[in-house]
Amino acid sequence: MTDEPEHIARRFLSLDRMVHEPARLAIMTVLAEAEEVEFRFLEAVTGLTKGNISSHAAKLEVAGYISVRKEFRGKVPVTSYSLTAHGREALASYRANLRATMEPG
Amino acid sequence: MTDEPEHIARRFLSLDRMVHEPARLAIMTVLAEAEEVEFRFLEAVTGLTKGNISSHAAKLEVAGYISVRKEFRGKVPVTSYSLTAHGREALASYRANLRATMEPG
DNA sequence: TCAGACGGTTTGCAGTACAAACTAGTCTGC
DNA sequence: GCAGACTAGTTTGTACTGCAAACCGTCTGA
Repeated sequence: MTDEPEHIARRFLSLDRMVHEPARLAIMTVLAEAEEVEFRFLEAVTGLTKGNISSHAAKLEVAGYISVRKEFRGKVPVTSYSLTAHGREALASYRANLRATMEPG
Repeated sequence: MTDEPEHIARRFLSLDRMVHEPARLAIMTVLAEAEEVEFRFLEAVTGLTKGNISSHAAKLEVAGYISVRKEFRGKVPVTSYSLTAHGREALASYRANLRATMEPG
């Protein structure tokens, strides 16, 4: 096992699991297209349940990939999310990695 | 919730989880390049442990995505895997789906 | 004969995604 | 002013899953 061939297949194994999860990929993709996005908008656009958005967003926040802003609009609470620089980078390199596996086909 | 916009993000949510798992993606990718592949070869090429290859292959077999052939070469058992037509199709449509999400970037 | 290698499989555990249930507060009708 | 419905999310419970360590049967070499 000294000098194994560098096969494309190995790239898959080093994909960032935080990004790889479809629900989070959906969320991050939406966030990548806008400066800031509200909870309700994410809900409508992705079709995810509130629970899923909430818990995935929490993980993305812990990972430092998104930032969360909570404010009151009039009397109602509104939660907004945005990608951090770190998150934007993570998404970009995830995509680059994935693209690399698809080059020839 | 009558007529939500069809956002790209939703595509991620319909990705085939059987294929989406990195270890299986690695395995299927290798299988896609050859008619038939032996256990040991998969092990060397992907870097996965025997346990992982064994259990992921079992799932892929149940899903009908690969077929498993066991034979004796002399006295030693050899397990070989190959993609089924169904598996090849699944991989192709997975890739097509994913590619669709990356079009603009 | 018996220690170790070979070729895999099974098991145990730790982590995860998911939706249902819940919380906290606002608005509406009466 | 109070019951009930709605809004905006969070927490909880469960069922699943990926992972590597432990295991199994067989073979080989000393």
